[in-house]
Amino acid sequence: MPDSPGDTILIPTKERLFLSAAELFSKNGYNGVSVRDICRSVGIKESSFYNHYPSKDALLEEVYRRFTDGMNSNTPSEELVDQLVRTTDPIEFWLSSYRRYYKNSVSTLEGLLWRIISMEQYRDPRAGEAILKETERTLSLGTLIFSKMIEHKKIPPHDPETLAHEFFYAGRAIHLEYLVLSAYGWDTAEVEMRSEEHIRFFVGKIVLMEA
Amino acid sequence: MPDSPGDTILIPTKERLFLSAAELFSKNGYNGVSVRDICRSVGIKESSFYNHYPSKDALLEEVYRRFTDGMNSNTPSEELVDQLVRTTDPIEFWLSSYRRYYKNSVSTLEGLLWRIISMEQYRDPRAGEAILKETERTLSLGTLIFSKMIEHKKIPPHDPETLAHEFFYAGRAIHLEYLVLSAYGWDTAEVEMRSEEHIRFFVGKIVLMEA
DNA sequence: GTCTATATGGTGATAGAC
DNA sequence: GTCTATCACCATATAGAC
Repeated sequence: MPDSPGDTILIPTKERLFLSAAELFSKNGYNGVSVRDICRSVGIKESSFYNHYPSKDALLEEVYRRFTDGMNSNTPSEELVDQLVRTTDPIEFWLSSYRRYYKNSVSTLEGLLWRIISMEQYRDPRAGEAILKETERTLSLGTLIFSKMIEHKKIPPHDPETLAHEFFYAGRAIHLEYLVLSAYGWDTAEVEMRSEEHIRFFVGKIVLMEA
Repeated sequence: MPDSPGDTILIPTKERLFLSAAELFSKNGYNGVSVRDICRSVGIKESSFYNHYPSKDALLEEVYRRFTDGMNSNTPSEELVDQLVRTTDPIEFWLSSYRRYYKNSVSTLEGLLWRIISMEQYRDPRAGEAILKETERTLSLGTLIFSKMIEHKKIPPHDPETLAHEFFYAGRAIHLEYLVLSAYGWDTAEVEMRSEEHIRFFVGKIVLMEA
């Protein structure tokens, strides 16, 4: 009964190698992890590794690929954005988005991938490109959201792209600080507060602002 | 005449080792550079390295130390801030500060150190701490500057700490993007424009608004 | 402070038996 | 797909002559 529900799901060795590699890379950086380390944590010999991946670099390639794929598939449709914006208060909208984002960034595979890529972005152009692409994706999505907020008269009219830049670049920097703090189990309460203050200040000011 | 001006200045081997190490670390990361690499670029044998530093890690320690020392000594006095704020238009003040900052970040030793620490911040708590300390220093300085601007009626009254957070976190994220682009010689014109737009929008639209 | 020589162990990767 | 065995090289670091 290979497809019966309830069967033990065996994670294939290749996937376990990738997940262990991502975990280790995110803690020690790509160059701080050996193929030995990865195989030891999975429980196979190093020679077996090469039955699944042609090289250590192929793991990093897959980090970049999965990160980019994940980001693209996480982008909500214009219809969904429209509906969310129509039915939610702008401050509540951003507060709940950011809370979800913060939680995901330390509990999901994508959070791991983000941290790996952050570390490698200065020395590996593939990582640099992935980060830049993701930034543009975020800013585009933000531009769309602010457009919709203006369209539905949730906020007064302003250039939505400028609003997105202001809002997301600050949000990015605060989130990066959060990631460093969480990496060492340090207290994140203050930086989480700063993130919420950022939302309240920015959206609050915009709403008050005359065009 | 050992102290005569015009004498050829010999840079001591220890300093040449440190400068080469910083250069290489900033390109390939600490774990991507060997003591061999550093010694080759300086022109000595690896064994001689240990006459100057007890270990490879000691180089990284010095990166952190010089970074922290440099940041502390770069902090302007309250008097200087007061004078600059009194004699300069707020937008011009920030535009010229940022232009200098961007230029320094790709042409000075401190720029190198910043990039090294950025890379190591997720895996080495000493780097994480250095980054966090530097962020707090920047935000404190920003708070002081906005206080002075309010005091001298250059901008309307607002909570200066909130202004500093909003302004500097966004500035930080834009600058990080600039660093990635410059790392690979990619075009930085657009991100430089974004930095200036950030200043103009923030100071022009948000700060100059009535409280 | 430099060098040659060496210690000791880690590195990514391959050959070939089962 | 797994294993044992092995390769050629690289890593940090030390000993001791000059």
